[in-house]
Amino acid sequence: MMEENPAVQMDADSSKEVEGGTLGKQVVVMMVGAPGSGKSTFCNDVVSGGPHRLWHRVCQDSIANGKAGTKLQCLRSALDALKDGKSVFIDRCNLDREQRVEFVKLGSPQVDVHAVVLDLPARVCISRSVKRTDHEGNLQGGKAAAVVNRMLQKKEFPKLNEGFSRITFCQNDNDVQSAVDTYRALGPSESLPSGYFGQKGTDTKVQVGIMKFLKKVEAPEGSASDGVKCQNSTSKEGSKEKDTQCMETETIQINNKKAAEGGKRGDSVGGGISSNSLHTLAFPSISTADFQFNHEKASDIIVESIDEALNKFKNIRLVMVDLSSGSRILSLVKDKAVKKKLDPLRFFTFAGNITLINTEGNLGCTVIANATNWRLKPGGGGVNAAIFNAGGEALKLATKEQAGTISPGKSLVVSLPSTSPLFKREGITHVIHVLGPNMNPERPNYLKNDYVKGCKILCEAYSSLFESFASVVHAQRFQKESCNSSEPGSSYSHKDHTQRNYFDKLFRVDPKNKREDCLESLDSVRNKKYKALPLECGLNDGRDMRHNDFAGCGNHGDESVILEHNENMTSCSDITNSAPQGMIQKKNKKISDSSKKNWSSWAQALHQTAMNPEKHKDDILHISDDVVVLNDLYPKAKKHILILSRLNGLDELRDVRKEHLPLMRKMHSIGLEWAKKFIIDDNSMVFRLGYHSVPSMRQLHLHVISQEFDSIHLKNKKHWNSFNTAFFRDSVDVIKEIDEHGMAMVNDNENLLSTELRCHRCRSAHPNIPKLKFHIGVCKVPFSDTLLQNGRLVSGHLNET
DNA sequence: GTTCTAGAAC
DNA sequence: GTTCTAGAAC
Repeated sequence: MMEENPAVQMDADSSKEVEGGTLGKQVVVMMVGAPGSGKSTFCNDVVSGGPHRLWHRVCQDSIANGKAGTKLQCLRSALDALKDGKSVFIDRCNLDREQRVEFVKLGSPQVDVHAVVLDLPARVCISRSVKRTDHEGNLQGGKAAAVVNRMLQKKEFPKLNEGFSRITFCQNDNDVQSAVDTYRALGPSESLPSGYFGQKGTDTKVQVGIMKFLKKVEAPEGSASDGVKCQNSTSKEGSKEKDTQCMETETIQINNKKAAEGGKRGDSVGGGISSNSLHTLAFPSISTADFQFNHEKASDIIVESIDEALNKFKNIRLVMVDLSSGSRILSLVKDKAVKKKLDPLRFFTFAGNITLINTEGNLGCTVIANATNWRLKPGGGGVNAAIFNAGGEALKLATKEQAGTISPGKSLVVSLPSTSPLFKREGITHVIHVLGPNMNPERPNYLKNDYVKGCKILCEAYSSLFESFASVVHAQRFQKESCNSSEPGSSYSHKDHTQRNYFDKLFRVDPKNKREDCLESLDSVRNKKYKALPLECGLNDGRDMRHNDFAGCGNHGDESVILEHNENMTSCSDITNSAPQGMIQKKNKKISDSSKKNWSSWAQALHQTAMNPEKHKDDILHISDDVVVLNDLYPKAKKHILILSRLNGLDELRDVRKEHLPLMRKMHSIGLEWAKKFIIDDNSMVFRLGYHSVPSMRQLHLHVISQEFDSIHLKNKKHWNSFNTAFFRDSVDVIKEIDEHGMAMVNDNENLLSTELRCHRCRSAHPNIPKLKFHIGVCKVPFSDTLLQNGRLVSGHLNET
């Protein structure tokens, strides 16, 4: 006979209030948390919250007639309660796997085992423990701090592969309240969806940000894959233990399958997942509809590609969507995924409308893929028409801005404007267009039944799609971390979150400005701090003319200096008539500046080289009468050379006038030749040619720099921003401006060099240089259209005219 | 431009 | 305690 304890009594009271009805699946909820984290309060709050379900709280601290008992007593008590049809809270610390393992075994086909992790800051737990005077376990007063600290050092977060079907992480009071509400509302015939919910903190002492990048600390997603590992077990653990784990994993997968199926019915599958752990991509089958690709072959490729992607990117979940549940390709993929033992937590199929993926499917998805046509145009029926239609004019325009066409096997990420109905209704932030191989003779690029080529292209298409998705996720996670890290206790909804990412991207908010700024309007952000930043939103390359500075007039002190310098130029007022607004502003601002810069001794090195190249022959790649070509002493990329003018007195961009146009063109053409040479050696290289608005070294020099920015010399914000903000003036633009206005704009606002670090491809913001460098090493998002236009970028695949 | 380093941030 | 930034010195 089990011991009487207050918890049981409490159940008896609450059970009286339970209304009749068939009992559904029971649940064992294992509380995980340090003393003082609020486990007992949590249980009591749920139990006292309503008549929805019969609960029994097992509290080890009071199980023996109000005193602390043993684990065995707790197990017995829990078993008895389950036999009585009750659900059970295991109210003990359960901080490591060993403490939990016996309780997990309480699970069965009729009993789900959940964990609720109260991962509150240690200081909060200690403070509560120290203050309380009535703790059941007598852990209070001064000794509490030492105990809590010791326990937290050993803590080990629960994972699904321990046998839990659902794990909820709570990091603050809001999370706790939300979890309490969830369990309070859980009716006797209802089940909660499986998976990880809420955000897991770190259970190590390492810096989370860095470790996430190094993939050494995986958030829950890592644990999800543990289940797969278990099936192919190479575990060093004993065989008995191994068997148990595998069996339990299987149970979880069954549970999750049910959860996934539940999604089709509109249950909240993945609602929690979307909030923080797994990022979901919904995608249609590519090429199997209008492009008539063989379904058998396609399904093999799809399953292979998914397997590869899930192994490569640990934090993603993929959902293949087709309108009809009778879809042949969906069935084929579903069967093959099972055979391939793809983790059902991370891949499943969904029969429904991809444009209603969240409102109908409730999949918590922020990115969808579109099987598009080569013109990236709406129409053609099928999923392409449906997605373009649902995305509205905003999607069409955003796509058009990115590219005019797309090649088979490639994908294109489009950031969805907030005006798009897909964004507003579904919370979709990105659409990834993909073009697959075409086997339909009536459509362009018909492959004439060449399945060798077709399969290759289809593989490439899926691979490109999943890579692009991973890049988007990566960018979003950084933005999320930026916002989260500024206010650890904060929590916000999925919708807030996606909007925040979007706004952050849109408004280029400095991570330093913290959360509240993330949602400020464009005007207020701009007026407050970034008055001088370029206005262009989204994929900004800092080219917006409205805030650029046309510094030529003021730089030399007054107008007479300019007139003396450039006889072709009539006057500054003439320039202002045709120059953009920003140019005029700068002219006025700079008019009182000192006339000539004093260059430090170290800043004279290039000047010396230009004047006496023969003395520096070892460092020089090429010498002519006009220019010297040399490697940058501290290259900021794999290839970084300087085309140095030899004209004495021409120190920097703001000195350049119309008379220098032939020289500027020559420098550009020599730079281009060198870039092409490098590209012949390495076809993957992309180059950009341009000038620093305000160079550190005297003597006009053109940078020719490869765009992977892989260099140990790229060390700080100034280095990055000098090549990746409007501070960097593309040679093609400079030449055009000189041709049209007689001088080139310089963007010498010092904010440009200290502005937030953003990826030059996807525009994601990064908190520091190491993180940015990691990101740019993996980001595969195509360069923005602005960069791709007018030959600003030079590569083996582009025209550099 | 880089190096060095104090101190902020994590 | 370690990582990272930013300012001073050169």
